[in-house]
Amino acid sequence: MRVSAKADYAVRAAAELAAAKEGPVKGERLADAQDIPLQFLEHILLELKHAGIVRARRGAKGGYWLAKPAEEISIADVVRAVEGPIAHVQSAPPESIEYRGHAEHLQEVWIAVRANLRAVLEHVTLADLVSDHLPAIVENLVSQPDAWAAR
Amino acid sequence: MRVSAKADYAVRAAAELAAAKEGPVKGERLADAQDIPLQFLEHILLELKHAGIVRARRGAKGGYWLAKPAEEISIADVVRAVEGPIAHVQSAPPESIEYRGHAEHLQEVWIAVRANLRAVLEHVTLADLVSDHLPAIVENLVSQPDAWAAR
DNA sequence: GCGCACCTGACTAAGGAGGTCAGGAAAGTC
DNA sequence: GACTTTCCTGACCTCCTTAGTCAGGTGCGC
Repeated sequence: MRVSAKADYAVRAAAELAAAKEGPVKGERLADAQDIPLQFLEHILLELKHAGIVRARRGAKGGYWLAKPAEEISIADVVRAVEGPIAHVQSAPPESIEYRGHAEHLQEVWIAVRANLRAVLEHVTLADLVSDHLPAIVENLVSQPDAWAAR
Repeated sequence: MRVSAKADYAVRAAAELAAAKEGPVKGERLADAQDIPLQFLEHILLELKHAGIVRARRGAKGGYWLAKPAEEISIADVVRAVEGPIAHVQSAPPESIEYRGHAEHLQEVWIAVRANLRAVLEHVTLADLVSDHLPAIVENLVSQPDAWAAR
């Protein structure tokens, strides 16, 4: 139930790309802006490229840019590109698991967990992230002081 | 963003304990009922005991039982006992992370993710799990066909 | 054709996941 | 008091993932 450094880096780099309106941005600038080891970031950007989220050009004046408008890329897209499916249980999707005995209803719980994860990750786009206005669902959740409490 | 085998096992074993109304249940019975390797399960039960979720007695007629009423133990309690804090980013709690540049609002997104995870995991108790009636929040999420779609 | 910047595979060190093995220590039974 | 039962605990093991680094290859623009 944790977010890896890779996923965090990927989203942060994507956010920088979403904010950069002028032409390709080189890896080094992304790495500097977000304090990410350059060589590691390049591997991540390659995965984002293979997933169709980012495009790139080499050489002088080269760099990376988003393959689609930032409004059409959700954080879930970025996370899935580098981490694979969200909310798997024992490396299997929750809808494919069969529980026995008194754990029978556990499947529904994991399905609900995934649905609630998606409710946030699929509705926040890169455009939202770099604007000053996150979607209402996030604002609501964040405005409850309880959400900020460690536990 | 995945649930480990250990956490899944822990919840399943706890569900069996919640359902068993008569005295201590031995590890072997839990392992059989839920198809969990016995020796691995014993380590997990030990962790649950250290976390104060389960109690145990050795010897003939020994076994495990819940330390508190099943209504007072949430799935989050069980998961945290074996996996540690829920929804950490890069091994740190989201409220302690500082983001720079255009990723500034990412913190709020992770906070919202955690809040939504908690909304499910902290509200489903072991008593709910073994009954035929999960809390309304779960029922609502599960009733949307979209929640069952792979992605 | 030269440099720039991305592209790619190989490698590594540390740690976690998912167990197994062997024995010790308490609780009950005869 | 011996014996059985069951939990308790540490050590160990294999495989995989995480979070990187290194070294070179490849295409692009000038």
